[in-house]
Amino acid sequence: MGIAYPEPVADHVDRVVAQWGAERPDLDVSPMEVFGRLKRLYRLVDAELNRTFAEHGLDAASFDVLATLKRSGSPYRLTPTGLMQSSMVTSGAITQRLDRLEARGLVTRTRSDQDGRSREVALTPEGHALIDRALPDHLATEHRMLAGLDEGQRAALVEVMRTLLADLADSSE
Amino acid sequence: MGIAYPEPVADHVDRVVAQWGAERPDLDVSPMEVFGRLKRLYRLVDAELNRTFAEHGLDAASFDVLATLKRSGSPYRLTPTGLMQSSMVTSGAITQRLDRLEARGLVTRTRSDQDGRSREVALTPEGHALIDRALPDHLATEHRMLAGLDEGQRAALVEVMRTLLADLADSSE
DNA sequence: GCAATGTATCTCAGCGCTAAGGCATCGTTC
DNA sequence: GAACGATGCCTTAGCGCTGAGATACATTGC
Repeated sequence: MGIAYPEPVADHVDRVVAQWGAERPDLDVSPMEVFGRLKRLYRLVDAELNRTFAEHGLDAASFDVLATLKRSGSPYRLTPTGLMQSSMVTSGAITQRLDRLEARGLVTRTRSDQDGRSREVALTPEGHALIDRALPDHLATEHRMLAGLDEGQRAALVEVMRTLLADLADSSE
Repeated sequence: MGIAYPEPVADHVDRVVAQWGAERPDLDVSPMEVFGRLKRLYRLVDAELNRTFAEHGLDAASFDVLATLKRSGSPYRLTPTGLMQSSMVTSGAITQRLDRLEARGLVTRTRSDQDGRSREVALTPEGHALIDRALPDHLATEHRMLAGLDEGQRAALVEVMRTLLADLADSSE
């Protein structure tokens, strides 16, 4: 630390913590300073990102699949299991996401040659075109949301979240 | 900042960013360092908190309502609109949450004397007992998840999230 | 060669939420 | 005091996800 930031304005979480302090002064509710803000931040960010996705006829789930295929690089093919591990959702959710994307002609599903149980999910030309259009807008939205942070704040945020993720065994996959 | 943290282990988000760097070196994907981790952190935390809630026969939505009523202090009464504003969900969601809690005898809903449109939601003795049992366990889970952070990291995390929330107009409610 | 176990994907009922709209009541204006 | 927009809550169709389980194929050990 060592840097004195301006006196912060009381936010929703400050009020929650103050209420608990009055009602249950015996409890240490300080972790709520972290988790309360994490939850609200996630919800606000999620809503904002969804606005950009919607402009391209997408939602977060569809964007997630298309972007995962795109960034995997040539030949832009992954298995449903690979997509599942990247997305932190269940296999049933991936099946349904792929059903929707396949119906729109954005991905194809073919049987794997090497393993009859497995499928290969690939971006179609339409899928490529859509993610190429949506990605720059998505990044612009993300840049805009971070505009109020200086480089030090942003780096600090990333490093603390990295530590927390490692603690919570995110590294196990 | 000025504090040199240990060399970080590459996590999922590092791999995502590296993939984009190879596939689309023309784009600045650095905001994903923040938002990718925010999303994964939220999901991992949410799953962990839900385990504690489940031990008490609750889920996050029910806990949220009971805790909001509890921390509001005596007489432990709020309107559905008050609960809605605190929770960042729609009025329909609050109605359904209250339906479930009322059916379990954890809250009551009565008509307001002052305003015939409004209802007063109150904790029953069973509701009080349940939130009093669940809250210490919930806080213990939250403390445990933060155990890997030192005081400076924790304070930095809180202050940066506070700034971001203010930017995203969280202060507007 | 075959049984037993493991793996990859899909199926489906059920859940909680949203979005849109309905209904009753309130507050204001004339 | 009647009309009318605003407010508070509820209703409902539809959505995406989970959890449990089914199915098909692969691998292992004998």
